[in-house]
Amino acid sequence: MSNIRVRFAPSPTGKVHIGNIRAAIYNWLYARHTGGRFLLRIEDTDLERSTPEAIQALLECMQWLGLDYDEPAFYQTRNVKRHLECVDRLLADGRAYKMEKTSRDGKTGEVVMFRMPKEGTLAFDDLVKGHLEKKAEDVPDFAIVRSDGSPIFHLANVVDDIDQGVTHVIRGDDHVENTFKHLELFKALGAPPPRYGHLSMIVNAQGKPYSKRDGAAFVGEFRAQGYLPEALFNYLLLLGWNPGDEREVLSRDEMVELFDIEKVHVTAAKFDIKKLQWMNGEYIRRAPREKYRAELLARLEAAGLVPPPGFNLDLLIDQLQVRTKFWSDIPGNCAYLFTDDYEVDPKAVEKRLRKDGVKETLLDLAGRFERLEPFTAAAGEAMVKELSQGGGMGPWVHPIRVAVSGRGEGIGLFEMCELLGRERTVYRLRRAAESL
RNA sequence: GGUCCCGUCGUCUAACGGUUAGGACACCAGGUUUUCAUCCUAGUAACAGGAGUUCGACUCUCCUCGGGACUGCCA
Repeated sequence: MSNIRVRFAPSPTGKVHIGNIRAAIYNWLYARHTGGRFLLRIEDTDLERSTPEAIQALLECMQWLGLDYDEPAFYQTRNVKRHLECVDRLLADGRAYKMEKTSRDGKTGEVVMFRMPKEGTLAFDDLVKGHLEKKAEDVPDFAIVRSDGSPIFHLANVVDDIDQGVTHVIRGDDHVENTFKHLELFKALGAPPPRYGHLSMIVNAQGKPYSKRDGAAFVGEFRAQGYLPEALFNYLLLLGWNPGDEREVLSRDEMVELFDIEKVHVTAAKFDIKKLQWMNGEYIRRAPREKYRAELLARLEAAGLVPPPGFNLDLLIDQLQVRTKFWSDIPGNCAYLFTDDYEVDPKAVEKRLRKDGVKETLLDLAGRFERLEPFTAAAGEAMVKELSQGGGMGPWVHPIRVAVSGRGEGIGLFEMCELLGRERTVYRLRRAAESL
């Protein structure tokens, strides 16, 4: 147990951006690695966007990724009184002053400004970027209270960090420059400053900040598309950090054990959806059978598909798990097993069925399947092997596949027939033959 | 414009100042397979450029070029 305290301080705007959640992941990992505490602060001062629904969405997002926090959530709006008390103190100490000012949108009023040093250097050692310094003259005074009396981000953020006892601030790169201001605020308020670590941004193929225009940018979208939280977590972690050896797929325990904020990269990382997809597949393939089974059943049920009594679920799992890229692919990839109302790929029909002799082949096969004993994958394969006489099973296998499943690819053909059952297999072979 | 930060395969990255510059994704070729996947094997592909320091530079220094962040009564 250490006395390290880190925090994730999002503004609940309804959707959680991947760049933002990566900051949460790094904070969480840092806390877990050091035996410190991971805190949540909801910066809900934007009253228009900070709805209860938005906060709920944020919490669900964190729960989905397994980002548990150690103290009740801290709401920024509940600390406004403290913010303003601190302003009074700064005013009394001469570190702040009131001033008439015109804002960008043309409003004029009296704001409270914080007084920055006018000479010397401002410096700090960033946990990821190293030593940073600036001439004091390059950092001007800045507003801390609006003309309507409400506290501004810089002030609220610092006061809340003091009140929450935050020792390490791990946040986005866009706050680097603010840090020189924040450090002065800590000093002026007589509080020990935290250490800071700034994370580079996640960028798109053009090197610009990754946004919704570049594809899925919010955690909820990845969830909806069937990504596993573990895969997204793992991928985001690797975007700017590595364990120091060649491992890439890491368990949560390994991540906690190996994570080191000082080894996080300074450079911006491009988001590579292909690698995330690969990683998602890895996680699905490595998933325990029971987990896969549960997800399979849930997905089928949600799609209105029900395995009949006696259905060999284990055989299906054997066949399907290794072919599943996304949870959401499951229903589409096996609907034909449970309903006669499934999608048919016209290209596959054209390629495999609309050929001379296929109709006769299918009718012949229907008869053979009708008599096949036992009706198993192994027996079916033996039967077709005999028909092909060592010349390749293609001419039989391809038409059967399209006839019984409506598609050109999928799980092993004979397993497919076994799962379908004799009745359905024979029926579909005949139905396909008649349609030709 | 100003201040600050950054620069290894297409992408994420590894490399005590001494390596044939390694791995992963993607791509490509082959093998396995009835298809699609999986799996196995092989391959293409990078130190932004230029000076300097050094016996020796991806690694240290400087310059150039390129990219980014910030420059609000947003956060």
